[in-house]
Amino acid sequence: MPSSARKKAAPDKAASPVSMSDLAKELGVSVTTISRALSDHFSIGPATKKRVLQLAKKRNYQPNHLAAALRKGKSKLIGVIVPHIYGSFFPAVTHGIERAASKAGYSVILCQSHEDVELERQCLETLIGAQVEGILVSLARTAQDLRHFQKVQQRGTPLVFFDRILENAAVNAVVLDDRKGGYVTTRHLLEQGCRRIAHFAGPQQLNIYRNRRQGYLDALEEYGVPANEELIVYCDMTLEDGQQGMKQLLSLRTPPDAVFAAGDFTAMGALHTIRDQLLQVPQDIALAGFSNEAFTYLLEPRITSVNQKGDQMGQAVIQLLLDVVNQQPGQPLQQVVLEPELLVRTSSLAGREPAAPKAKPASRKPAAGRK
Amino acid sequence: MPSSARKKAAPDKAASPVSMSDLAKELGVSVTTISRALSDHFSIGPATKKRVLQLAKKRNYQPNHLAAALRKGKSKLIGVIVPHIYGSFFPAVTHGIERAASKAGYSVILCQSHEDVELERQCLETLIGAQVEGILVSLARTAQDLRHFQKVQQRGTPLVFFDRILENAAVNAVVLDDRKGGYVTTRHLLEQGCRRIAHFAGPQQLNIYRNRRQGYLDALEEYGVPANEELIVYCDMTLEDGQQGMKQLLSLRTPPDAVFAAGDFTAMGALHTIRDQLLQVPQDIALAGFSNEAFTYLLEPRITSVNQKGDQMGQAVIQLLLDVVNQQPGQPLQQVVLEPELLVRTSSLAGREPAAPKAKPASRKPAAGRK
DNA sequence: TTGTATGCGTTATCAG
DNA sequence: CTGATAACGCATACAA
Repeated sequence: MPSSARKKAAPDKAASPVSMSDLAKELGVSVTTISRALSDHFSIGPATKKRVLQLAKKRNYQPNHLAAALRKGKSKLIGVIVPHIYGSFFPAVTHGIERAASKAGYSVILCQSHEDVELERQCLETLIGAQVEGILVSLARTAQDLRHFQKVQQRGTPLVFFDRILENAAVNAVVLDDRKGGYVTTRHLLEQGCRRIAHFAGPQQLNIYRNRRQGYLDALEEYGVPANEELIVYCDMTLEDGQQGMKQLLSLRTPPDAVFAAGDFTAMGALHTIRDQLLQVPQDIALAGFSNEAFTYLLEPRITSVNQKGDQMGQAVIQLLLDVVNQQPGQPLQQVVLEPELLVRTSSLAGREPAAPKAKPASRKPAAGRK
Repeated sequence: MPSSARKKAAPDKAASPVSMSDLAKELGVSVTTISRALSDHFSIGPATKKRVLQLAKKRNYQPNHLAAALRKGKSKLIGVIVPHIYGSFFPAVTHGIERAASKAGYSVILCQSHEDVELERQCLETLIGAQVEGILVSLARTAQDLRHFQKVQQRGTPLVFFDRILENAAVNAVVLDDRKGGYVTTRHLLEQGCRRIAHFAGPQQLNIYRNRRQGYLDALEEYGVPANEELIVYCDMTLEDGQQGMKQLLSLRTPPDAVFAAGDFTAMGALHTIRDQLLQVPQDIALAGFSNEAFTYLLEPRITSVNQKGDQMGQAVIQLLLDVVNQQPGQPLQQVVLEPELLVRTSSLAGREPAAPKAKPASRKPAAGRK
C-alpha cells in the first residue's frame, strides 16, 4: 500500500489525530455542530451535515471513543478474562461471546489469567482501567476465593462468571451441568458392561471437576456399583498426570476395565500408558474423556468425550450480562445451567454385557438444577 | 464472597466510582496533592502521602485510566488482531505478546477477525477507539490489500504485522521463514528416499502458503526431482480438503510416495484417506505437516511437523513495536525473520534409500533473508 | 438550526 | 512542599 517510502517523500500527514475542534475551525462552525452532525442529530441542516461528513472523511477524522466514554460514562466495551485460550473450549466460548456482544453493539477485549490468580487480578485492573461496562470471568484454577473481585463489586461493574466458578458464591453465572456430564458418561460405560471404572478427577476446589466426579459417583450408585477411592486419581489433569496415574491403576491387583477422565488431555495420557502396556482400547479398557478436544476425534481410536457447547455458553453469558446491566440493582442472582452432550466414539464401545440399574432408574435426577 | 444479599442490607456502597476530587474533599487538600501522592511524586511530604494512600485504599479508589489516557495521550494499551485463536499457533503468539508487553508496562487487548476482512476493519475501529498505542496484526486469509489500514497509517499509530502479511507491502513485520520450513521438510522427505512428493498448498495470496510451496520447490530442484503440478493440490487447508485431495492423488496413475501438507489439519485429512485405502504411513506414503498442532504428537503415527515458534514470535513482535514507538518517524521499515524448526516424527520415517542432492548442495541459500 | 458554556477525571504548568 | 488553573476530546443543557 504505502510505496517504497524512500524517494516519494509525499507529506503523508504522518501523525497527530484530527479532533472535532480541528474540523470546526476548518469549517468555521462550532464544535457542537460537528458533534451533532457526526452523530446524525436531527437539529442539523442536511447541507451542513453533508459538509461536515465530507470534511471528516477527507481529514480522516477518527472519533476518540475514550473521550466520549469519559463524558458519557459508557465505553461500550465488555471485558473477558479466561484462564487460557488453548484447546477447543475457551476459544469457542469467546467466539460465542464476541458474536453476541457485537450484535448488541459492544466490543470485546480479552485477557488471559494463565491460571494465575495474581495475573487474574491484573487483568481485572486493566479492564477496570479501560472502563469496561461489564466483566465476564472464568476463574483461574488456583483461585480460592473472590476477594480480588470485591473492587469490581463495590464499583458496581456488572460481573458474570462462566464455566469455572466458586460454588456457594452468590454470583451471576453460566455453567455447564458438569455433574450430568459425568453421570451420562459413566452410565454409558456401565452400559457397555464395564464395572471397575476408574476416574481421573481434577482439582476439587474447582466446581467443574467436583461436579464431574459427583456425576461419576451418581451413576455408580444408580447401578449398584460400590464406589472405590482406590480407582479415583486426583491430579492436575495434564497429559503426564494421565500417563502416571494410569501406570498406578494398572498396577492394582484388579486393574480397571474402564477409565473416565475429567479432561481429554489426561484421557490421552492414560491411553498412552495403556498402549505401552500392550493393552487394547476399548477391548481391554474402555476410555472416555471430557471437552471434545480436536485430537479426540481425529485419530484412532476416536475418544468418547463430552461437548461443552462453548459457543452456546458464550452467547448465554452475554445474554445474562445484558440482563444484569438492564436490571435494577438488587435483582436476584441468576445461574444458568447448560446441558452437556455425550459424544460416543470407538474408545468406549467395549460391547460387553451391559450392567443394569439397581433400582428405579428413571427417577434419578442427577442434574444440578437452577438455583 | 458477598453474603446472601437478602437480609444483611449492609449499605454496601453499591455504585459510583470514587474520584480524586472525592478524596481531596475528604482530606481537605487539593486534587493536585492527591494526584501527586498517588503517583509517588517527590514533592509530597511523607505524612500527607501516607494519609492519601490510606484513604485511597479505604475508599477503594480506582484510577480512571481513561481520563489519564485522555490527558496524557497515552493509554499503555496494545491492540492485537488475529484471524482466530484455534489451534496451537495463535494462542502461543498471544502468550508471547502478553508476557513481553506486560514486562514493558503495557496491557494487551485481543480481537479476532475470524478470517473476515470486514470484521478485521471493525477490530481496527475498536482498537483505535480504545486509543491503543500500537497495533499488531496477523491478516485474515481473505485480505487482498491493506486499504483498511490507511487510517491507522495516517493516524500515526504504530503498526506491526506478524506471520501473515501481504508481501511487497512496505510494513514492519515479524515472520517465520516459511520458505525454509517448506524446504527442510521436503528435503527431509527426499532424504528418506521419497521421490514423488505431493504438496498440499494453501491460498497463494497468503505469504505463508506461497513461501512454503516455494521451499518445497527449492528442495525438489536441489535434488534434481522435477516439479510436477499434478502433485500439487491447491486448497483452503481444511481437514476435508486433505481427505478430498488425497483421494485425487491416490487415483493418479503413479500415486505419490510422500505428502507434505502446508498445514496439520490437511495432513490429518490426508492421513484419514490413506488409511481408508488400507495404505500404511510411513511405509507406503510418508507424511509431514506444518504447525505442530497438539494432535500431531499425541497419537500414532506421530506426524512430522514444523514448529512455528509462536511464543518467540510474540516476543519479537513486541520488541519490534517498542522499537518503532521509540524511533523517529521515517525510520526504515524492518522485517524480522524467525527460523522454523523441523520436528521429525514417525509419520515420515520411510527409511528408504535416500536421494542425493543434484549439485553443490551446501551453497543453497533458500532463506528469505532480511529486507 | 446553530452556538456557548460546562463538566467527565486526570495531569502539567505555573505560582505561592 | 502545596494549590489553583487550564487542558485533553467530546456531549449536553441551555441560550440565541
